[in-house]
Amino acid sequence: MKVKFWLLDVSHEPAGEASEIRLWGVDEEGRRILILDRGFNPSLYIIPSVDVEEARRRLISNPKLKKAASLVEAEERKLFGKSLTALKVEAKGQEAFETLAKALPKEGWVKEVLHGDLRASSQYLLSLDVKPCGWNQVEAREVKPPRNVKVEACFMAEGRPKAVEVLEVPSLRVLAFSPVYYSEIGSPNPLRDPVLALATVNSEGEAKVFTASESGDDRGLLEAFSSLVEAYDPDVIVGYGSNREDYPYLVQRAEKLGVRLRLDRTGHPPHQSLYGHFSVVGRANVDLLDFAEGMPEVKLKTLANVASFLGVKFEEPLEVGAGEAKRLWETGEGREKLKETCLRRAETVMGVAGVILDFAYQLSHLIGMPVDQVGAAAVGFRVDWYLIREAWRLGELAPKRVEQPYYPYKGGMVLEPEAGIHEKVAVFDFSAMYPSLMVKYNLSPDTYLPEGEREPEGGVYVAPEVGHKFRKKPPGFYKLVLEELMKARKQIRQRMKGLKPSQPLYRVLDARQKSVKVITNAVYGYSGWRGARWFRVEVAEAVAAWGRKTISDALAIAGKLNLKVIYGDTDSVFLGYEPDKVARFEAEVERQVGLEIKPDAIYERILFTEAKKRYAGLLQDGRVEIVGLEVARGDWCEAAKKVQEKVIEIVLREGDPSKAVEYVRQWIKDFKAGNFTLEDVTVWKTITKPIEEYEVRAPHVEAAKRLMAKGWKRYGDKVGYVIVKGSGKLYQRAEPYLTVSPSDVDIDYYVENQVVPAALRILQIFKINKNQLLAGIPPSKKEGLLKYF
DNA sequence: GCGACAACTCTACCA
DNA sequence: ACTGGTAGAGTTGTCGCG
Repeated sequence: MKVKFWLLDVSHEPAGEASEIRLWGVDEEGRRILILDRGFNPSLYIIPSVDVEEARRRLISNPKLKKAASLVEAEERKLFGKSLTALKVEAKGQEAFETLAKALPKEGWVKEVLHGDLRASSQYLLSLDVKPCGWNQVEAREVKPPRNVKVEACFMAEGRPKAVEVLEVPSLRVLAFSPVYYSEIGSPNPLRDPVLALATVNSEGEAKVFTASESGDDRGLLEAFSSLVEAYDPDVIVGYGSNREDYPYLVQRAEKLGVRLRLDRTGHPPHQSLYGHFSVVGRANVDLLDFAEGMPEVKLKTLANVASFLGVKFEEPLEVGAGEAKRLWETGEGREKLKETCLRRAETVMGVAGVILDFAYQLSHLIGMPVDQVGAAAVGFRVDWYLIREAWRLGELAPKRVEQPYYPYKGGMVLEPEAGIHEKVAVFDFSAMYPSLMVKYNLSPDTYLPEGEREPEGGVYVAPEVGHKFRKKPPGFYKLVLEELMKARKQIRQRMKGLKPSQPLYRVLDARQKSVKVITNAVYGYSGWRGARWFRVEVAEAVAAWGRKTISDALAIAGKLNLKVIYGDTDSVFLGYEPDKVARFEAEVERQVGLEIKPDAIYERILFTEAKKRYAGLLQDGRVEIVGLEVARGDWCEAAKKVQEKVIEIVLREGDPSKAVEYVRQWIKDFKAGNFTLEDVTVWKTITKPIEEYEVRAPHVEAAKRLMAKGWKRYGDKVGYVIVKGSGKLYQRAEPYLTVSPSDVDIDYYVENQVVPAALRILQIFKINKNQLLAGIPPSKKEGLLKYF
């Protein structure tokens, strides 16, 4: 019989030669099903240094290799666009595959081994062009499910599955969860501290909160959570920070307590897998924090901030602070509060999931990577995997990842801005400049013509400045891929035009076009990334060079039309707005440069400092846009940002700097009078590496060290610190946020080094200096000194 | 030994 | 753990002074 299913997850049972691919999905009737496919074996491709037939004989004559191989045959393939005959070796199961992948590169007759780093389940999806989060069809017969496997129906594949183009996403069961841990000091430790509460919310809106016993025994909680997961049987489990925080904790905790955490569809706990994510067999584990990383607008990635940004409604608080959990747990009233917060968190996680999951499914489908991996995979690996799949369709083998030397190259062009205030400025953008250049000049690793090589018949494109050459024909890999992506995005957006945003299909399409855009925009960066399989720095270098040429040409055209140039960065130009010249400018650029340029925004008024990449402007619709300045940054305290924002607003809307000066003075007075919260003076900075690797004693590093002394760990997190009164270097006075009380705050530091500089950044344009901002404000007494005398 | 200044480290932004 | 270009704060090193 034919079974049609939406693929949720794929796993691999490496049972020797009887290895089995397991496809977990939802069928058309909405049943949760499992399809078993036996007899698929992972393969390797050998590029021999001898004749293929000779290579084949050599392999077969080696008993160890012969034993591991189930099939050896010559296959016509391409590598970097070059046709070649490879020797395909199918392994007898996973172990044999690993043996071959290890032994073959050492053979003298082997030049290169490819696909040795692609796991069996990946190869399966790849070779069949079957994609997760999409519909597929397979000829299969119903069988009894394997032991311990919980599904509504199980099938044995009798053919191989094939993708079916259907867009709809079936109705899935989603379960959001959020735990709260006990902790006395610092971070909770799973070997010591119990899980105090764990809340869940499902797609139907049913909520539950489990708690540890009176004495703090959380065995029952873990057991109850497992039972709930089994009973509800979700397809998707969502959490916030679950990959880096909750799963490691829950798994360790359960192990320590001897409780079996039965979260997956085989009754087992989650296990760590690719890209550091946790795999829950048969379900998709989606950590929304992974997706929040792709929202640069949200600086501090708390659940509350992300939910607010996405327009998800919730009530505060959503956090139980590390030390607070203990305190709350001790009283009946506190315990209720703790449970409420925990539940609110789970509800908010569900709310956020409602916004993000569509995108996650579509990204997974586009890239062909299971949805639980795609979130955790960095951009480079997403592109990598997308390209591997595209390559396969074109008969191309996936090159190996090879260690590459560092080779810096010149990037985009940034103009010196005309400092000051300008009225009526139009910003023009080249649409998708880098991808378009890659298509236009056929820039790709496989079209690159190394220096000294003879030029082909069809001719070459020569990159300006850098001189790299690329064959005009045939179309290169990147060109094919990018054309496909850009065409797809256009089609999707075309289809959306006939739909209302409220329609489910609109949401699916919108999510899809967004994921297409993400990949399209990442290909240039990928091409110059040393970890890329299709790495070729000359490609990236040529793209950037052509980009500089393109924008220079556009600027020259603007000059000819007597348009005033205010600023420009990489693919955008800021020009004095002259409505009657816009059409001519656009047309002339398109004619001479061959790329499309479009007006992106018109500013009524815009201000630039001397600095590049920093400006603020008032748009025609009345919105104020702030770019690059402190307001846009996450590493300045709120106080400085608020003041700067207000200064910008006054200057742009009212055009009155003296009013802004007055505002700042008043603000400082209030501030000195103690009118602020700790949040206003906290500076957040990321710990980007293990603490011992730091070469300097920076404030945020020292604050992090103080936290670590209390059991806080993990880099990659943001540390909030406050500068407190006292003497010595700044780093000696940087105290972790939450360990500080407002009376400790070194107000002078914040005035001198945060608020005034941020305000002055704007007001210096009007020749306003520090003294004018501080005039009439007496310097506060040096308390530190007074104490000693 | 001191202070001015340059060099370096670090982070986060723009495109 | 996609690229280069850029600003800015803060720490550390260096150099000339006398």
